[in-house]
Amino acid sequence: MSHFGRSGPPDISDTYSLLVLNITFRTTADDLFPLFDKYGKVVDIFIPKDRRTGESRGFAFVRYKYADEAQKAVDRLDGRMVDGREITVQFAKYGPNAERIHKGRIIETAPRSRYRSRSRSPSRKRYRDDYKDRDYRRRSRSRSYDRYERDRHRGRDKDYRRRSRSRSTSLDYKGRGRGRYDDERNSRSRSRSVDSRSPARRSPSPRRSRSPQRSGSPQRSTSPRKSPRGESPANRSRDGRSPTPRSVSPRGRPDASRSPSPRNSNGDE
DNA sequence: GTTGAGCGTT
Repeated sequence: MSHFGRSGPPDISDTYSLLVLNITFRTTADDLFPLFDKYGKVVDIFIPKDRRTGESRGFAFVRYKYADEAQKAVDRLDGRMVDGREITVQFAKYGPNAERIHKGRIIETAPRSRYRSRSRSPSRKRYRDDYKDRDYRRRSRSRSYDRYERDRHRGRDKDYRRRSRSRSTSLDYKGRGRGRYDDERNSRSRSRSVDSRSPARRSPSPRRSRSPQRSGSPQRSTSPRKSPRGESPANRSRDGRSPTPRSVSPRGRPDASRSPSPRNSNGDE
């Protein structure tokens, strides 16, 4: 999958994981490898992906063999422009080998003068065991649900993700997640209901149904060039092309929506 | 064709 050739975590012995944030959703492990491998021995790169869509989640885990090389990669690659976005490289906190980072004292290895305090934990060594009780278990679950919900209502409310953590467990992502698949899968069984409501929600005038033109073509009654500023090119093209809009069918099934076949529609019903 | 806080897999 997103590995170099293995199915699971290769060998987390004496390895140090880095968390790479803010990468593009199109960036793959192969794209990050040459970047990180230049600063040390990269053992593995893993990019978590969405369970449903399989798309990248926007961050990756780069596993180094040595701590000093990992730290060097953080210094060199943190803030680097990758695929048009500035990535954020930091040590993984909640990973399976988070303890190893402590043993290696990576944090203290390079107290370099990095004024990027945006992703630095000065004294994180004390919370070695806290990462489990704090967010680890909740996060691994809530965060996933958050994403699932956010993908549907994306862009509607930015603050929505903050408060959704509390109630996210109440929702079942399987029901919602597979819902879209069920629509496509059972579309033939539900073709009647789908076709009947599809044109209504796709068309800007649901009640008018497929009668956008009031009475006659306005283009014919009024001069099209009368508009001083080019009223709207889209308007002319819409009315000018065909007074009767093309089939309002959402997909390639125009027959089902406007002219229901006796055998098809009745058969499903 | 989409978005942008965050922490991981057979």
